[in-house]
Amino acid sequence: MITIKEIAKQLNMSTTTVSNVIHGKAGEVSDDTKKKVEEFLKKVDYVPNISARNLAQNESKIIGLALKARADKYENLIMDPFVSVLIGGVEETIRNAGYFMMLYISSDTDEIMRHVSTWNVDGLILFGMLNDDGIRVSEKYKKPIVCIDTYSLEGLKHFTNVGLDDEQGTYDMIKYLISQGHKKIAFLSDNQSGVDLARLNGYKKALKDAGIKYKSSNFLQIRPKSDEIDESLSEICDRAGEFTAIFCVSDLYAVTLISALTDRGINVPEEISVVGFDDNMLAQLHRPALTTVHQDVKAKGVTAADTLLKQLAGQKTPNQIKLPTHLVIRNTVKNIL
Amino acid sequence: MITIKEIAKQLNMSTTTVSNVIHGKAGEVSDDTKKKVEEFLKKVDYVPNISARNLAQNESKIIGLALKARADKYENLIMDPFVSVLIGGVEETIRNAGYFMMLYISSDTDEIMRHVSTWNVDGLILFGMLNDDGIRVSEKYKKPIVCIDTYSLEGLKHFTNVGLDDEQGTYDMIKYLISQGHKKIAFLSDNQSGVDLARLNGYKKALKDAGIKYKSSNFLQIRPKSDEIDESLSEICDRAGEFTAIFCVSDLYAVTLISALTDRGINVPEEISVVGFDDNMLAQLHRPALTTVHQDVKAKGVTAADTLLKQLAGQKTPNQIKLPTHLVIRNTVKNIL
DNA sequence: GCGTACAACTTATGCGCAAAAGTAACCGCC
DNA sequence: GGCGGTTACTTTTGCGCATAAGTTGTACGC
Repeated sequence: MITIKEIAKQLNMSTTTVSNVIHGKAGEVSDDTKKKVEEFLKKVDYVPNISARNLAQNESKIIGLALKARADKYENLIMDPFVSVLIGGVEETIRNAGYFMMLYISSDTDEIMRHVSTWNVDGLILFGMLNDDGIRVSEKYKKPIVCIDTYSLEGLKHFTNVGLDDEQGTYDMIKYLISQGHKKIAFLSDNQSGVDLARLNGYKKALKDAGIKYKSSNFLQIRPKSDEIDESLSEICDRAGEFTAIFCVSDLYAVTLISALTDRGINVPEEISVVGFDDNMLAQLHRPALTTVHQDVKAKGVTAADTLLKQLAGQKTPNQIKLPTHLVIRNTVKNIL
Repeated sequence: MITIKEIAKQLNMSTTTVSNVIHGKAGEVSDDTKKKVEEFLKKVDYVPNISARNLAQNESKIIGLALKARADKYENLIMDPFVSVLIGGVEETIRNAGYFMMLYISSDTDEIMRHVSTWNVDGLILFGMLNDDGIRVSEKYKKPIVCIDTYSLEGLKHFTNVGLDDEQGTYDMIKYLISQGHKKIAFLSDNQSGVDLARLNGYKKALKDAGIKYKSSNFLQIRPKSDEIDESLSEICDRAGEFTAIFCVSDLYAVTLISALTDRGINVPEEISVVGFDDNMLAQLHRPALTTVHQDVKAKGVTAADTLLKQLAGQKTPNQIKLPTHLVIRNTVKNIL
């Protein structure tokens, strides 16, 4: 690893001159020496030592991507195929801007904070965090934070949120189900907060607009922990007769539900329609192919990264960004008109 | 961000004393001052500046995970659910050992090399690379490298390989198919090198041991690029009548194939049996549930990281590690005896 | 022909940390 | 009672880089 000092010595000039050429400080160095240095740099394949640069400049060029681990059937959020696409989007955007990504998977905000200050991370993207966690982090961390899919008015005071127009996406889907003759539509989720709440609101709004009354018993609760999932799935399947369609908050749940229904001899979509949300690989490859709400996960990652980069550059950004969704009609909804 | 210097000043002692306490250098500092310093450290929530430490010690505590991007139907290797599990395994192992992970997604080995020297990365895990790329990197990079699923005798001279016993896994599956009465078994893959070659060898061996002659026409080539996949899938489906079973080198291919067959009115497993390799989420959730060869992807990541950490600690490690697989019998194979 | 302005440099400093080298006090021991 | 050994420190140095401050030399205006 050749250093600026060594280069300066070999070229018989000062380190400052070399450094100036590297940073393209115009007018501070003659074209002649500039050329000489540039050629030499190329020849020896000079790469700056980032640790030294960080130390001198007090910036790291690192962006942290913190994923909160989640303990459920699939053990960990990272196992969701969704996640790797998002990571890819963030990484690509950040790399093109000359930044580096440090990935951090933990459910411990203190640990994340320690990591972040240790590395003097320039900006943070949080994903899969609860609101409280996000707020807790933002109180200690005085640099830009972008949260993905972390809702709440309280949170928005502390950080930028990048998410979907979940309410509209769900609204569109429920409206579609209604257009196919469905009136008894269940809503399946594992909680009633954050993203899921926004979707629930879209669901309620669509029902209301169609003159259908919302019944809280139509909220189907799935318990995703590995020791409870089969039981909760059974309970849901037992009640299948009450509905003509079930809206699931994710493709994963939709596909899991369809498998459970199929295993019990209940056919989709002949006996009951099931729709998902996400439009991931699962939805495409499943048979019957899943009718679902499409979201562009990569765009989510890219947008989050872009927003953060803008903030790092001192630009103003909206504190809430809602990406659009669209319906993907495939084969799990039956027209019962 | 409080520094050692500031702490020393406030405590009215030298920075070395503080540093010694931080590093637990026994005998170099009295219990009294040790206690005093430790309490103060806790009070002010001291976090070391890693850039400074790196600079002073010439080690970064960073392990790079380089994924080679791949342009096919799913655009990018990162989109495979497989990948995020692997990333999770690596990250967890590395973090527990006090290292940090830097993720790098690129198909440009030069870019990877620049990144790696910039950060003075202590060790490298390569995944999804071709042999030649791995060798190229290892020639420039003089620190430990562990490759995942990168086969070749040539490569093993340069780096450690962590993979599966692909040959045995495939052998077991083909043997199982034969035990179910199958004799006309196709092998579906997109290439004949690396991991796929090892699996092909297992396939050939199992046939041979059962007294079935290998025919090269039984090798079905899938072309995964988005503009060719449908065409190649069509060609394969057209030839479905020639076989009673198809072994696919991945669950993704298996599920994709089953969807294509189903769309053409060919039922699995009634008319043809299809098996995969990986046992990922797709295999579990698909209906009919996929009979496949299970691999522990997380273990792969963990093993790769562990091996690298051992090498960093100066320990010897085998230069090739083959993780076991096992059969998972589900519902895509028909007994035709 | 003197001051000024500017181009093209160099020297010196410090970022935060680790560690080598130095110091001072004290204890025991032949 | 001087000397080696130990304990508990402090001072100093340097990692590689960026930059503030300093130093030439020279062209130009009046």
